[in-house]
Amino acid sequence: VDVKEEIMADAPPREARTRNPRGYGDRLRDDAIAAAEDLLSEHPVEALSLRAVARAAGVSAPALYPHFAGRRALVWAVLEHRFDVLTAQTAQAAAQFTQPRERLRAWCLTYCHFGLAHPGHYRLLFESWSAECVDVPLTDLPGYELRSGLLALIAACASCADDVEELGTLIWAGLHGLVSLRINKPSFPWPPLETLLDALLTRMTPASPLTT
Amino acid sequence: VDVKEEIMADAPPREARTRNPRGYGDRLRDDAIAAAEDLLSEHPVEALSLRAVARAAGVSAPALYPHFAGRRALVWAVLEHRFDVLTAQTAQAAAQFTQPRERLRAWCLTYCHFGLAHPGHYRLLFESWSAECVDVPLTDLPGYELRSGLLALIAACASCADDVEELGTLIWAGLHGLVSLRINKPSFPWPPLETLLDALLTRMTPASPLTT
DNA sequence: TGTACATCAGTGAACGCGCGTTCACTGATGTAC
DNA sequence: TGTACATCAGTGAACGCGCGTTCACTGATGTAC
Repeated sequence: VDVKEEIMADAPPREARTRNPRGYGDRLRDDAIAAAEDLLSEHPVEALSLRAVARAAGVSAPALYPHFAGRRALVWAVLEHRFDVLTAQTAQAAAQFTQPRERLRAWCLTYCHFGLAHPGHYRLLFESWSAECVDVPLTDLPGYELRSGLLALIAACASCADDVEELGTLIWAGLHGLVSLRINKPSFPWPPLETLLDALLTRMTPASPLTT
Repeated sequence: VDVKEEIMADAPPREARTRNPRGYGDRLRDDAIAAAEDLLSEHPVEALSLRAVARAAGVSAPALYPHFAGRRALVWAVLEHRFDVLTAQTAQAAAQFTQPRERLRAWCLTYCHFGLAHPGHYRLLFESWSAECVDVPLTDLPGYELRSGLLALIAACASCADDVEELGTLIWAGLHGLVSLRINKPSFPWPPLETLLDALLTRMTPASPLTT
């Protein structure tokens, strides 16, 4: 609820950074994104200041401007990077199985684990105002590829009678609800995640029971 | 993603406020909460400053201190009030029916409508860091009464084989997912809410089909 | 091989801003005598 | 009935802070001649 709980300015002065060699200035861009992701583990995105990222990267604030047009652009770059990572992780998890139902389960489990392991990142990806996306075409939305991956796996599990868009929305909503509520209401007595996930998938696609 | 999009300081000077008569100073407390709820419709809670609330209430910032210990206390008061409103609205909606399944459906529909009608409030209630609740006993958590109301309705619909806690979590997660994703990813092509809600309830409690 | 110069990867100071919070105060209103 | 006084519901100025962003700069490094 409160932003200023822990001041982000309290970071250590950071060990002396050696400036990048000539021609490798772009490395700072990746360093800044990594530093921002570190900070996001502890603080909500609204508290992610450009100055704090610069501090964490061991650099002065104006040094970021050649790499990011401003604070918005920095946050956007972080968001895109985390979506790429999550998309890759879930796809890789699914790829380790061949049976459709196992593939779907692996995807969902990895999605949930990502959220619970990195609540700050999850909140950035799925719980931040996205008013800035209004005029982006659907396929360019951050998260579009992730959603497509899930829908494809669901389609492979669904019976003919199912509306895949509807079923996909329900399952995604279920996953998101499980992760988001757990993150945001940690004090409630939540049953184990895997139990809930299996119950969710069983009830959502009863045609193919969840067995190996 | 970005906080400072619209500066909250842009509010009009507000019409001249007549000071409360002697003995009615407490009215300012309610006025401040109402003003804060207004502002939350447009801005995330992190951007809700005590000064902005004071401006919106037509009062100087220090005038709020006799009523709230500080910014945190003000936000907390708003949160409790909105939980009270949502709890009352959902309970009232359920009370208009007698059949358990209809009562559950009315409750869920009202929950979702609340979230979609007041995304800023919904985000405050269900998507804000709640680290400050860690040492509060379960039954004192804001939202505990709300959750109990839902669980009671679900228990009335569940078959003997169901684990009500588990089923309640799945349904709450489903509702929260539907609302939260829609709020946070408004550009995606979401099917109509009622369709999804009915599909969710049908799949979650298949024993009692959804009819009048 | 030596040197002038362009470029690169940054720095440090400064700007104006809104913030939370404190302090001493003010002016209207009710009450005691 | 008149007046001194306490109380109430606030105000206005001030503090120090971190913020996003700009500007002119610096010092190392590679390159042209």
